[in-house]
Amino acid sequence: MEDAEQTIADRIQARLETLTRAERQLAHSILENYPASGLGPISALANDADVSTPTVARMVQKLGFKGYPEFQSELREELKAKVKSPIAKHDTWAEGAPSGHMLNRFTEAVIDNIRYSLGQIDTGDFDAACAQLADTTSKLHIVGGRITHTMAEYLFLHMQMIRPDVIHIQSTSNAWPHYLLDVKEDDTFVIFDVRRYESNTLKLAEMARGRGARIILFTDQWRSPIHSLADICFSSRIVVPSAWDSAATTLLLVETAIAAVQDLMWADTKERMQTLEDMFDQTKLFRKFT
Amino acid sequence: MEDAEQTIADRIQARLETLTRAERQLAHSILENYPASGLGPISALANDADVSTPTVARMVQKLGFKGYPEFQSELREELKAKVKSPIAKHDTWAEGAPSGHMLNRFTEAVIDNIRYSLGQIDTGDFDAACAQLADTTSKLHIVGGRITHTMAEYLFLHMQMIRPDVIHIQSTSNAWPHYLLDVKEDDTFVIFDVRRYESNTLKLAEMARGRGARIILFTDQWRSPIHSLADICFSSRIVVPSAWDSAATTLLLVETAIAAVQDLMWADTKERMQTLEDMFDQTKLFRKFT
DNA sequence: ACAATAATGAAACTATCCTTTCAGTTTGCA
DNA sequence: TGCAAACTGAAAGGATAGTTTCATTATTGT
Repeated sequence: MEDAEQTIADRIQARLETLTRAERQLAHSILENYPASGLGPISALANDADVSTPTVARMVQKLGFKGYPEFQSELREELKAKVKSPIAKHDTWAEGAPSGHMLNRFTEAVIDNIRYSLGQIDTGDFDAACAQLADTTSKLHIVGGRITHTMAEYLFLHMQMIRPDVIHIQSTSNAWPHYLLDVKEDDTFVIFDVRRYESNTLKLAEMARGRGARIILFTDQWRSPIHSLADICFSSRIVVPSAWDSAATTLLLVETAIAAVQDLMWADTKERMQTLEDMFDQTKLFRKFT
Repeated sequence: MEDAEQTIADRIQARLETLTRAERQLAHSILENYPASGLGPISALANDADVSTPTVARMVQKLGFKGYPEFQSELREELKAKVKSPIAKHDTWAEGAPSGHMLNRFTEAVIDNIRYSLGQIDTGDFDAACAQLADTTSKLHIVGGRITHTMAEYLFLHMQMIRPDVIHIQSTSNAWPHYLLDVKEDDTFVIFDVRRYESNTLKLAEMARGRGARIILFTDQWRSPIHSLADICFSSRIVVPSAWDSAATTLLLVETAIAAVQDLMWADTKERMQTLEDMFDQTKLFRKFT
């Protein structure tokens, strides 16, 4: 290796800006399974990245190699060196940052939270919750707290695409009675309540319960007092090296639920999505490509 | 990979006794720089071991591979699997659920996204972005799109607690000019824009840039067109087994940034937090305990 | 010590891979 | 809007790598 301390991955990273679309696509594919992907035949790599082989050949030349074989050769050298070095420590997430860097500490904590929380989860509950979310015979109300209303809204935005009769109850508690007026027996409430449990939210839960609604609760490891009112309760560990809590695990659960519900309802949703697309087209909200 | 958990190295070790002289020589050479040596051309390997290429070809077949290419292919698979850090290589996250359950598939994908995105990140950029977010000599504007405005708001809610002069620009584009009126040179914009890139958001970025603002962009792996206007750009991988994209990695970055900024400003923030607590007490928004 | 068997590598052959050219397409700019 | 430059992939060519054959050498048993 002529270049002192720079890995090929670094070189690719560095030149990412100067690359063309297909090349960038390829670059990502290389970095995806680095370095294994780069050690196979050029055509396999091209295939994985959905580009043509000439693109690969050109890019490696752009990166300063004489040809693909030379590129591979240096990759192998790099691999040799890496394996030899005392610890091939991949226990750090943001490579190039000390393991004490906030990025690594925080990510570590979040992964830990995810592992722990997922380990705790009752899959039966989860499936039941998804089924309930997919039940269009009754309305679906979604509500969050001071911070968690962002999660609530995230769920709302997606549910709204998937099914009809989804209501997002905004956090201004003055308006709650109006919302509750229309609640029927067996309506579903999804409630987010994590620590600094809000008395307002508890009130709402009680009222909803009083009107016969079923409650799905997303809370933290200590569980909001609402859990005694809830039919199904998901608790996520939320502690991270920060003055605040992490919503990452909660979001993961929410997104997973969205995916699961979407799977359950694909037949009904498909058409709904198409209609949505058409409307987007008409409003020209999005750019056509990339 | 037919054999469940056995690495190729193991297979070679196991059959070491049954090999002939030249083959044993070769085997040692392979294990010497495993797996790099086996990933090069057959002739290079033969040379290193001081045997002939047919010897290599024969031994590989003896080991049960159809030919040298197949041998290499499996070596690469092995490498791929190895690189995935032990932490992340969790077969099932939600124990008690089949690995094909949405919970496991989704989580797997998210962890993968996190690993990949974090691996991409330039720590220097990250630190610079945090420093900029902590810079109270200028205003901080936060803006998101149709879905991402939830992320924007999440960031806003926390930043608002940490520092003064934080503005959340709501997505209704009619009001943008009003917001932009007050933008000064060197104000900071945090913009969220993931695929289905919105033309509105691009417009806003252009206008902000035109007024001399610095832009920090959170986008996806394909990068919003805004990236060419941005000073700092964070791209997260967002693909999951769902009809929609995952914001989990983006949220992780946002939360980490919040924690880092909070660290940078602890002295100033402390007091601010206390004031906030006092006000919460007065409004009795929260329940006193758990 | 001799013959039979196995092992090994040189060389030829075949298959695959890498590169380059070229034409169609997109993109950027005036 | 039209033109020029750049990007991209299909296809062909040239190069390299992998396999097989076969003659030579080492090994083992008698």
